[in-house]
Amino acid sequence: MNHIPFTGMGLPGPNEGWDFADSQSDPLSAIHPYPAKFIPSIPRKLIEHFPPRKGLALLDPFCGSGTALSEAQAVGIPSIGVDINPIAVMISRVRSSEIPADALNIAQQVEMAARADLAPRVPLIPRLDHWFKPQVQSAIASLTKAIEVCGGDCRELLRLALSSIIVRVSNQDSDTRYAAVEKAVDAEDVYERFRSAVKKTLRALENRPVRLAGVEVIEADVLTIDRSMIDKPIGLVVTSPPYPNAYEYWLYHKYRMWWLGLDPLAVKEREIGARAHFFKGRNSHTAVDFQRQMANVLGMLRDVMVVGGHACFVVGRSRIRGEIVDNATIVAEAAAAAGFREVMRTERVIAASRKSFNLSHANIKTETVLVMRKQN
DNA sequence: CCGGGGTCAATATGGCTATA
DNA sequence: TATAGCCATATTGACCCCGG
Repeated sequence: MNHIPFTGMGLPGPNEGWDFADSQSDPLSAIHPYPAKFIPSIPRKLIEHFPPRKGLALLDPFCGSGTALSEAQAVGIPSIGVDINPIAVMISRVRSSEIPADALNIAQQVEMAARADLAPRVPLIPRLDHWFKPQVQSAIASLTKAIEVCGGDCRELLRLALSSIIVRVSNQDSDTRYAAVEKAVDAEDVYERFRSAVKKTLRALENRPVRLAGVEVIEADVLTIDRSMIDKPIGLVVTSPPYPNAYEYWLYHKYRMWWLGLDPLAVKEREIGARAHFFKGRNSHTAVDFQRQMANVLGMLRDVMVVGGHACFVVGRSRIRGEIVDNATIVAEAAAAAGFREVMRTERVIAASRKSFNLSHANIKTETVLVMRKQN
């Protein structure tokens, strides 16, 4: 694969300085747990080095919790995010929207209504008793019902606050470890954590930089999305596609979705890279499927982007049945086939900035920042 | 039919690391 | 010292096939 070194135009070359080892947590990203978040510094630096021309928008076709969208918003660039996961869409929308009027009071009323609900209807959710204590189930059910009927425009914010505490009040050990453990939580903890999640979210929203640009978030499958849904010309794409056979976003948010009345199994079916597709068997996915999916995505990006626009990807490697797959090369080749030229490819060290990685088995210590430019 | 053996996918848990 | 994480894989259980 050709590697064209970036030769800059007076700026310090973007080939260097992507590690951000000293990055600290950002309050806006902390409003809801989400796996594999961008460090905000990465989209920030990409926007800085490859700014879209005036009037053009930024697109993140795998927007997740919306980090890239917030960075665009903060510097006045309108943006569009797409994600198949309704939890991702909820987070992206709440973090980029106006603060709903009277949210704290409404949250208080919701809590009171929930406490007064003496016969909450607990929905039918698989393995519910295994993962939630009965009194916790009742409290969550009461809160969801009270949120459903609350007035004002803060329903999404309250749903986000409730969603953010689900794993903490469940028996699940941690967000990524699916083991049931004794955690000593009761209904009171549910209400307390809900209350503080609302406050934390409002505080984070209040402390945002002055908002200069609109953010539109679309819940859709990028593989089948109607091009006309992307209703602004796109001058810059900043995204991190899901890695095949790596993390499962649907699984991470499974009980959040059940509780909010959403369907995690439908999300699983369509999620790119979900490990369920990679089990051994006749229909199991391989790296070839990921190639096909990326070719599809790059075709869509070509259609919505302007000539000269940059498409930036942060991608790592993954392991499929023992084989290490270099996803960056797959994305770069798909982009080249769709009419993009490689402008930059550089490795960034992830060990220092991510506390989570356990890829020692594969000796994976870096991920790739890849920038492609749309040709005419 | 029915039950043993095989296949496959869903689920749960062990193990490890770096960070707070 | 406890916590939490773009994991790997053991365990479990649903399902199928086939011979009796």
